[in-house]
Amino acid sequence: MIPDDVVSPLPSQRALGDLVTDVLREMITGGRFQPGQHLKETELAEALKVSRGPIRQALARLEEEGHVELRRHRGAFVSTLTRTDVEEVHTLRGAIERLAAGRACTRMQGAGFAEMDEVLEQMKSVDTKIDPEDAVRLDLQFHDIIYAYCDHSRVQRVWESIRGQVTVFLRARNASFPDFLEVGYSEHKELRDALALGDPQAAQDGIDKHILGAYERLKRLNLPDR
Amino acid sequence: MIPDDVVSPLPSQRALGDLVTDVLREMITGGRFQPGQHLKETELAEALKVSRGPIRQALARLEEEGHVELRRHRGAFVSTLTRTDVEEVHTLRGAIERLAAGRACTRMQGAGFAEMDEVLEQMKSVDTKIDPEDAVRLDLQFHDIIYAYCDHSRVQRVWESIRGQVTVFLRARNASFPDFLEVGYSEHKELRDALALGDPQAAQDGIDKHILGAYERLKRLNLPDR
DNA sequence: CAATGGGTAACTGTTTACAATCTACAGTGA
DNA sequence: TCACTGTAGATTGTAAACAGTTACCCATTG
Repeated sequence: MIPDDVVSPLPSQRALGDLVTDVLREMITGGRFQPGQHLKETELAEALKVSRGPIRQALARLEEEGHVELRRHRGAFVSTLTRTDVEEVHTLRGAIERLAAGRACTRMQGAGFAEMDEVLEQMKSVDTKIDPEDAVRLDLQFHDIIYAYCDHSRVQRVWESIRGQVTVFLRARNASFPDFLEVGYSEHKELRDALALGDPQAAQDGIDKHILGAYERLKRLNLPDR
Repeated sequence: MIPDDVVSPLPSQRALGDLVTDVLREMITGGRFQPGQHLKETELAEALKVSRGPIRQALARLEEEGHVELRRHRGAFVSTLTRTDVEEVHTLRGAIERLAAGRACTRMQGAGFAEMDEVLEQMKSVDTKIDPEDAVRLDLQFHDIIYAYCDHSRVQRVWESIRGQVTVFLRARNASFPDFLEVGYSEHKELRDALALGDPQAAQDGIDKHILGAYERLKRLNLPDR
């Protein structure tokens, strides 16, 4: 058995289309493209040094995730975030995370809570550093744990399909309400304790409260109606 | 302005890939392919007289809907329905339909309930004819109305992604429990009345009860664990 | 000046063909 | 029997070309 350290990682065992999807998603959520911008397959293919096939695959996925809008014979356009999107993402997320938490709270055992506590520790220390991007990363990491332990492939998939947009919201929130960095820890700690009761009902109530709070804050953002 | 009634619909402005998706989905859920069967892109392309492009697009979608399993460099395999699948689909459906019903009950107004009553009328008369396929169609139609009126594109999309598998379950249920055809009407009538109260909480409770009942029945089916 | 209609350019949708890559499986040898 | 090797078959990735459509410009018309 050869240790992992000495083997140089192979070019990529993932499908090219998946890689392209990740790259484009990051470029969109990272603000490298303007909302409404026309993404042309040929240009993207040239820029990323791949053919149009993987590009089309990626754009189809990004459309499912709501990052681009596909218009027949017109192409892909970067989505504009509307008030409706914020509402839909939050209500849907509330519905599935409620389910996820109810299942996860009885499956996380020690290991899951250990992972959570590690994230919480970092959240506490972030208060002093105040790097918004770290706050976003930790927030997502915390919730990823819930989805990982809920043991439900379909719920996980739905989460992945809205995760990118949630990321955008979190960034927008941090940009508009920098004071949130301070309450991030306490809110998540509260949710962790609710899960730790091991009672699905308590876990679900905890999620309802948590997601609702996030939504209420975000609603104060100034977004176009459509 | 020319009214919609007089214009004949154009040949088909849908993408070929979408058509292929529908055809393949129907073939799989209709039992034309054996579970576990290896679907080869080239064969499908030849059979449907299209190129591999649309086939790949269709297989990617069907994988998201859980009808086929895609193994890298191996191809597509028709999914085998397991006990886990039944559980996942029902719990996820419960979560989103709960949300959908809470929203729909205040948005359906007269028109929505009129549509529902029409479906209910047909359900009542099905009792005498006993065509299982009609029962499946009406059951789906009833719930489609809830999703249509919930005014939530993302929830609708999730529903579409599991709708095919729900169809499979309904068919299996009717095959194993033909007596269900008789209680179908009353259960849906009960749900309709809960929605008619216009109270989101009551609507959600109605859904919980309805979906749970469906799940309990289906669990009695003899399915492989995985 | 607004509305109509032709024409064009650009892009996507689809097909075809080929190269690269990977998996499974049978065969080989110890 | 076990591990390794090689090959066949299949899929993925790439490339090029054509067809269909859309948007836009612009001259024409009333």
